[in-house]
Amino acid sequence: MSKHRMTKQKKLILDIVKGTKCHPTADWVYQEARKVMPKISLGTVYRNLRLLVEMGEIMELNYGSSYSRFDGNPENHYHFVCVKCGEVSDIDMTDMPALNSLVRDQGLDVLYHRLEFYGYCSKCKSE
Amino acid sequence: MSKHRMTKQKKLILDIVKGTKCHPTADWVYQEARKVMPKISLGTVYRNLRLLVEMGEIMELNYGSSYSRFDGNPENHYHFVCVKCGEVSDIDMTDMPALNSLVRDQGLDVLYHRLEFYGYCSKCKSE
DNA sequence: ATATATGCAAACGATTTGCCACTAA
DNA sequence: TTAGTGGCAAATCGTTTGCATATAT
Repeated sequence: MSKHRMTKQKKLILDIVKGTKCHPTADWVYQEARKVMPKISLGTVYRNLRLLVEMGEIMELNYGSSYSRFDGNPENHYHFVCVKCGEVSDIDMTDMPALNSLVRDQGLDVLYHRLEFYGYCSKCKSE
Repeated sequence: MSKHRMTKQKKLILDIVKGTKCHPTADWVYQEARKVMPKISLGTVYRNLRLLVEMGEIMELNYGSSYSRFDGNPENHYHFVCVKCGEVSDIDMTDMPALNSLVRDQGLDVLYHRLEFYGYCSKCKSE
């Protein structure tokens, strides 16, 4: 078990991800971080995002696009993804563990599930 | 609207994806295709997989890993993903359109949803 | 003191694309 | 005939990594 150091960089990255509801990409986090710490490197951002995911502090989302998004809320919850602009937002729906039970009944060893809804966000809908 | 030609290559790729339950990666399709048509190129495989997705003949899946998988069944259905070996399999559960209604009630324009269960497949569980 | 993290740049792997020859319609 | 497609290789893009230096503990 390796020890984690809470460096300035890691703290900043954690604060940025926890401090937004926009489910940011690694590059968005990088741009935000540079506003505070101009010499921070993209590699450091990626390294720390990965560490923070492993530490269970944040969550990584892979919804269709070729890049990952990150979520400051590590608890399992559901998302809405806009098929036009790619924006990801939280959905006000409580976790449904009963879904896991349905699959366990089929003999599969289920740990968790992911549920995402796709459609047009309010902004893209009105365009 | 461009016209699609049903070339030997496209037909072969379609048959390969429709003919397996393994939710293959592009490279797996490429290796299979080469057994029949040794000079087929990887670019052609990628191009046709994309065309077939756009035509609604097959479906693209992005579950966590850094590469896509493809599914010969384009109808919305649910999957199980092994967190250890990455294998993807179908789940015997009918589509639940009622879930979309729950989200529509929140004012979002939902087209469809995706539901994936994660856990250990029977092979990895017994290791 | 020293193991872990940083910045930088090069490397990586999956996927896409430009080009010219080929072929399905 | 001709617009769409194939093969090939180079390019792209998000992400990872090697290395020498810096820093948290």
